[in-house]
Amino acid sequence: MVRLRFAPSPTGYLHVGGARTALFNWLYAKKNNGKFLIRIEDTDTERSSKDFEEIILNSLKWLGLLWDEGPDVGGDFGPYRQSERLEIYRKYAEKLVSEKKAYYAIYNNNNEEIEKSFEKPSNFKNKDYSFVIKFIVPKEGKTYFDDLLKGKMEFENKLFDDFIIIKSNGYPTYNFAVVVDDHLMKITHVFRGEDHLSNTPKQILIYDAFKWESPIFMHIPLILGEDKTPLSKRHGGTSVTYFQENGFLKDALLNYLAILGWSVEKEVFNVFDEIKKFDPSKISNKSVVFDYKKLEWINGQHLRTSPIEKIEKEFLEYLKLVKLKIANVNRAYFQEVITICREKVNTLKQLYDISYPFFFDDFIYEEDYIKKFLLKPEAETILKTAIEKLNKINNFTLEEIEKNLRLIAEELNLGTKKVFQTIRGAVFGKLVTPGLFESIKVLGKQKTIERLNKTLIFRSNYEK
RNA sequence: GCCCCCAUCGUCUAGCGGUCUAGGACACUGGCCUUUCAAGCCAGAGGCACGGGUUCGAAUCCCGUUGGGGGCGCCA
Repeated sequence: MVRLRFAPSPTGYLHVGGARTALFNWLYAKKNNGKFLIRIEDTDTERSSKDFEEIILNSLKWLGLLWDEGPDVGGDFGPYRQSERLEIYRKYAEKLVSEKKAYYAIYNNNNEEIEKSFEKPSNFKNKDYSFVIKFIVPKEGKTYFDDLLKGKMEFENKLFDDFIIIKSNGYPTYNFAVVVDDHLMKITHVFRGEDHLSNTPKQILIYDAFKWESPIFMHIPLILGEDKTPLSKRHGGTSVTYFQENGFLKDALLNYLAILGWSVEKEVFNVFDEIKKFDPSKISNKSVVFDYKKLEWINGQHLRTSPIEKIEKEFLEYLKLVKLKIANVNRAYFQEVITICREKVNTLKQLYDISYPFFFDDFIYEEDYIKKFLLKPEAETILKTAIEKLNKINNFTLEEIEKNLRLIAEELNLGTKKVFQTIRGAVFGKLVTPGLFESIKVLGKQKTIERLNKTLIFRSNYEK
């Protein structure tokens, strides 16, 4: 059975690069009916925090990349937080010392290594000294491994110095902890960022020292910003939280992250449907530039083609997350609004903006509308005629609405653009809305007329 | 400085020695549609980093150069 893990260190939000790494691990585990687990690498006592751990886990949950084992759900190979596994690392490190594959290195206060020993330095308890455990790197030979993406890799051992595996505070270093954990947790495949590529030989050396079999490695190229430097806040939002708060759909983010470096026949898809087609070796072996525009396009595709119930649910979750409220409307109305509005926008944030006048009467009239349409002399007649005509419609259907509004233009001998824009702005306050007839139908006869009247009053007051 | 990875339109990619006058997607430009803005449809512009080889033939293989990225922590 295949077992993969995502091992974030809780020192910040979940970066899209991390999300992509998690996705590939998750995808491969699911494809092979294996297990996907989360391990928290919080051995950096200075920077790690429980808050970040929670945020990262929440981001992962939001994306739907759920795990079989982890710090919150437990599992047979726990604990899943490195800070809770200190005894384990110490034990294994001491085993290496007893086999003369590692040694204690004693430091003075100037941080100079003053002594090496295979005995635990019990007589150095005083404050002027500290000690660590260092792994002994063979001075000759080469270390090899086969990377799923990079192919055969080899590194000269002499390139590496003996390195610390247990810090003076008793915590393990990254390179040591991963090896011990991945082995103990029976990890079969390690998919991680390319920034770990040159760490791998050191880890292989540790696997060898323990005579453990190493997992299969794959190093995924990094995500860059448009200027080819590593994607950072300078380029825009980089955390999953950011995209969540800016109205992106989880499926769209996952979709984009998946095709970023992974080519498929049709670009727009739901990763949950394409698990079986995932092939890690097909991932591009080249660092990629994060394209916000394309993400937004993909988001728009998902927004428009997903079942309305799904969009409804995510829209509601989004509004709650960003603490926006909408008027208390019935569900059918809510769905109708989303249905006509989503045709026009790409994100939930934009969906909120465009649908606002469907939920609230307190919208303000756009400057452009007032200037270009409302204040024109014909406006009053147009609006009055509209009220009159709409009032007479008994069966408030799309056809009837369209017929009557077109009649206004005809009777007043005005262009449809002028007439429709004047009405559009009067009813919704803005010049860009979904189709006028649909919008009015959804809003309803009463409300529409109410607003037309209100606009008329606004207009006369505006003129003073 | 040393080690490692990478190199096709602006961006993401297809391409695995002849089918490439290099295909697609986003973005861009123009057109159609049209009540606004999108969407949709049609069209267009735009690329094999450079230099050597190998070969009858190279985007595809090899070498070098250049460029970009990563690593060389008691960070992960």
